[in-house]
Amino acid sequence: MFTVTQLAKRCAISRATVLYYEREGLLQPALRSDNGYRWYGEAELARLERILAFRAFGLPITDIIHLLNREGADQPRLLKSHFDKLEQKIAELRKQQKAIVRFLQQPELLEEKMVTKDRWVEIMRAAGLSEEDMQNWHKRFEQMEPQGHQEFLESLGIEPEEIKKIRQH
Amino acid sequence: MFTVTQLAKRCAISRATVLYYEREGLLQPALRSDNGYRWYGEAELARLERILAFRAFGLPITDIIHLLNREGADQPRLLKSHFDKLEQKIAELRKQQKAIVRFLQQPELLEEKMVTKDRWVEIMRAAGLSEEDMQNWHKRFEQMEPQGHQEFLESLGIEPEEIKKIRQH
DNA sequence: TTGCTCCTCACGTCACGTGAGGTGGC
DNA sequence: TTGCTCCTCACGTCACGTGAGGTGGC
Repeated sequence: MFTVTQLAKRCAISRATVLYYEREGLLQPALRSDNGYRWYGEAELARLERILAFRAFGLPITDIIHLLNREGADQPRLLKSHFDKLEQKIAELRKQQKAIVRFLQQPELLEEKMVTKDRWVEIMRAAGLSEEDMQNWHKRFEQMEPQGHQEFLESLGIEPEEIKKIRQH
Repeated sequence: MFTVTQLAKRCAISRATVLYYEREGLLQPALRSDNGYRWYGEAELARLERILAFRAFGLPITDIIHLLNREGADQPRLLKSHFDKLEQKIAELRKQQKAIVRFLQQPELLEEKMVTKDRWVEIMRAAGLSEEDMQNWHKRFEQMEPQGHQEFLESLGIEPEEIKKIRQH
């Protein structure tokens, strides 16, 4: 049996977090001794570990309560929906980053770790592709994966207008 | 001159937000009439627009106060540092997404909107590249932009071990 | 009087962190 | 008595949203 602090240390979280989960109805101690001390056993430890695993997905507490109570078949659905929410948040943060870059007029920030358009062209040339080969390649890419083509061009940091031109080609 | 609600509507934000900025010391009304009504002029409108521009970067209020008071030369520094914080948050969210994918054992989630390895190979083939051309292309990519090559292969959803093989080739 | 806008508190959010003030066992 | 752990409130965080209860001008 462990006390709150012992349990918290085992899971590398704070005592406050364990108490918070208790208030939220996620995790109750196995028993309370006469002096009011909380005592946890292996079952509670296992439950806390499950909770923390879900938290590592970024799931809100209310969702976790849901998942722990009725292990519904809707678990995958809930997780997928959460996955999409994460995608949205990421898109929002990327938007903020782009706004900063535009403001500072420093596209280097974004390109820093990226392969840029010029670099890509150099690589393709070094691999033996001619100007015509590359045009043909874009054509195929556009035909077979239009959305993927768009994202690929964006990833090279190419301006929207130029992307349009390349795709219409 | 506008009232709070009018000013808020002009900037497509809520009255509550304007009042919050006032409490935080970001934006004071030009004057208050006898009945206590707030009145804002063009100067306040312009200031609010600047505030909202900074907010679009995801900057916390305290940073914005800083930026509006002393237009320090450290403005770019602050923005770059914020840019990095955004990068960190994004990395965290990506980690959460990956954890969900592992849990569900459904790599399709990540690949869903992505061009996958197989698809990429098809495109390259359709563009007329032979097996040998592609190997040569990887070689050049690896030589010229090793980091970019790694990220590109990751973006195709290829497993770490296979990435190693391709890069060592 | 009815409607509309304005005002000022004050509480809620989300997942905890951080004391303050007090108790119990060695 | 001193140290250490435990306990229970209760307030703070961040950027607002949402009433509640009241006033002023048409």
